[in-house]
Amino acid sequence: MKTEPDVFSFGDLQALGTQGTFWEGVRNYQARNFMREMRVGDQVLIYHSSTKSPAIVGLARVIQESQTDLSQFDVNSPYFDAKASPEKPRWEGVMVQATQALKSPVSLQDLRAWPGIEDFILLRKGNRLSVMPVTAKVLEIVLKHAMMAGDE
DNA sequence: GCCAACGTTGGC
DNA sequence: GCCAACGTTGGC
Repeated sequence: MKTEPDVFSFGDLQALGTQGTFWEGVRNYQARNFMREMRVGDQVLIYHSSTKSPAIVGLARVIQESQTDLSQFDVNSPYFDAKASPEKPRWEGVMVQATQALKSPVSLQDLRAWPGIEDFILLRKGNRLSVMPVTAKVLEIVLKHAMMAGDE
């Protein structure tokens, strides 16, 4: 899951502790559909985008499955969607909780340099998905390079 | 700040 | 249903 650290960082998520947070504001159907497939307990990689060194910075966990994103109905929210209504909601989100920060963030540059993860959606040119699936293989490589493969 | 790539919108 | 125009994302 991507987030802009200026808006909401992994540190912000950590600060919320075990209560976690509702992952609001996803406004892309493909990303929404990926969230629908998430299950409680699923591991999540948190990626900082639109920053000086884009990188996977921490791990999180799904604590509640997909439900309606109420911010779509809130005219005061930056995520307000005039075409959505409580009768016909468009957007959803999951609840996530931080588990731990990576000892060393895995930068986009690092990711591009490693063999075996060329098919990672994150690395695709022009990729704009804010939520995407990660294969077990990619997860393993990322954790290994973050030097915490034994922590889970 | 630039710009390539993408998703969405809306006219036809 | 097509597709040009537009707005947004996000790396650089």
